[in-house]
Amino acid sequence: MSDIPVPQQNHLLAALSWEAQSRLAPYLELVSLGLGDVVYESGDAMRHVYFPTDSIVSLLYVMADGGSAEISVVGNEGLVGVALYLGGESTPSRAVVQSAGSAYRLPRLRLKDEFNRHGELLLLMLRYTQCLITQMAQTAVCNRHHTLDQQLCRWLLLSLDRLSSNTLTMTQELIANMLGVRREGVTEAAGKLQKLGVIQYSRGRITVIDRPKLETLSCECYAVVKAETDRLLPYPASTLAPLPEDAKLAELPP
Amino acid sequence: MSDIPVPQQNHLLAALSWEAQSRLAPYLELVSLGLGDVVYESGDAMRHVYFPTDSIVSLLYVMADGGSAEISVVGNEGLVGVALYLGGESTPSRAVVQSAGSAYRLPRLRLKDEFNRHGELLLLMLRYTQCLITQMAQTAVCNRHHTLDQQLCRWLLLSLDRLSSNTLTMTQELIANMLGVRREGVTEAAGKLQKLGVIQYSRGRITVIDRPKLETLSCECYAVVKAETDRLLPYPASTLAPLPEDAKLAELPP
DNA sequence: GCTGTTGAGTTCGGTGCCGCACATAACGGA
DNA sequence: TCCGTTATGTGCGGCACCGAACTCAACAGC
Repeated sequence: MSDIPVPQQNHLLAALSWEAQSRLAPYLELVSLGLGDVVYESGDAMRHVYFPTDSIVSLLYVMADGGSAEISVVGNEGLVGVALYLGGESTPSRAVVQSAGSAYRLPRLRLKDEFNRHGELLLLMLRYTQCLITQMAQTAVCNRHHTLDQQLCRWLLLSLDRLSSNTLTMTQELIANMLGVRREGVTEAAGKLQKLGVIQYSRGRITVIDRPKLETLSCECYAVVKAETDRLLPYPASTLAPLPEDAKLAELPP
Repeated sequence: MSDIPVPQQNHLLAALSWEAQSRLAPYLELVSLGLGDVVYESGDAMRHVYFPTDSIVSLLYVMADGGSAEISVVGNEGLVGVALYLGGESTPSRAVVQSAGSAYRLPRLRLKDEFNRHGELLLLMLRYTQCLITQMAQTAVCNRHHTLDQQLCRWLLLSLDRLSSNTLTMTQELIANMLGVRREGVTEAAGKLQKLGVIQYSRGRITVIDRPKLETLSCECYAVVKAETDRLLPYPASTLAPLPEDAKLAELPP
């Protein structure tokens, strides 16, 4: 946390070859992201992709009536701004800093340059895109089927995985906005977790005490997302390891 | 419907240049998809990407307890099997045929060939991926905030957009599985729509009578997905038109 | 025409979350 | 030290949806 940030704290950047890293290095700009900062607004043309190091960014959809729901969460395992290389340039969602920290950002045109080389970064970004898709799918499932208590556990675990500490600075009000529920609902769910000795919080400071228990209390959604992320983007990664299936399937007739 | 299928019924294939189309044509295999067929199972290595012509395929997540929820729906505007080019080879979800019909499929290795050319098909597929992401995000939002009545409207509209007729063959039981709700809930919501003269159904046959009204009854989620699809994948498309932002942003300093 | 099956409609108690209106508690600046 | 602000706790009526157990109606096969 107190270390000077380096690009390699981001798992995607870290997985690049030395050549690719040094090619990008001159264009990576370190930026500081404060809690609540809007990295990009719904519908805005993006100018950079962001590679968080120790920050967490939430992708949030805000409805016409002001209600909101978190679509997915991005930390040092990923990047913010997939629309830039997917071709849309913007998205209907907003990216909000959920936990203050740093990120490296790369200008849109530099990204396209690297993208056009059709190299490692492209493959990494695409794999990450699939992780993101999995997370979003699971969010949809979770919103449909699981209780607020379970969802809070999932959410805490996802956040925890993206931090180097076990304390998150986050009011219940903000969590409620992310989960798209009432603040009082979070109060109640968090109260239960506190009583169980799983977490401990006070005025916007939540400390996770018993992580294993948190995992048992969570729904399967967390595990699904975690498993898929580990499968697609193992870290530390020896550059970009091929998936087991790659070898197997390459032997099939064309 | 009674016409002989051609690849161009799929919007992605139709948007390709003549060169790309003829390069792919020899490898496109026409397959027939029956209601309920599983195109691929959760975790299975995929062997083909599918380009539906007049069929509809639902991406469904099935939970450990057997409960399910639809993540997104794919018709002739898209393709089934994004994991093949995103690099994951498989996904934690299942693809089920929601409306019988045809699709063209392309073997995995041929897709990679075309992908490696870094040509139109890649760009198209990526844009489609963003549409898919938008749809999944909106599903998550909808599951959180909107009533079953609204969700049914959204679902009917999404299905309708992918059909050439205004009648869908679909029992309430199946719709319930897709939406991840009880069958009785669908009965009630559908009953209301019937009373309002918006739809008319009997034993697995739903006819939409008043589409405009259906749109007003739906939540904003449908419109968001529709707008994003139209923006990213206009159809009929003159190959792949650049987005308005492309021109604007290209003038920015690197 | 009879019968089994499948799709749709109905009822009823239960519950998880909402909306609202508060009460309390910690902290931070003047 | 006081006071406004921000964060959290509580209580209550309401509603959407659930789970389960049915009935009713249409159709398909024999």
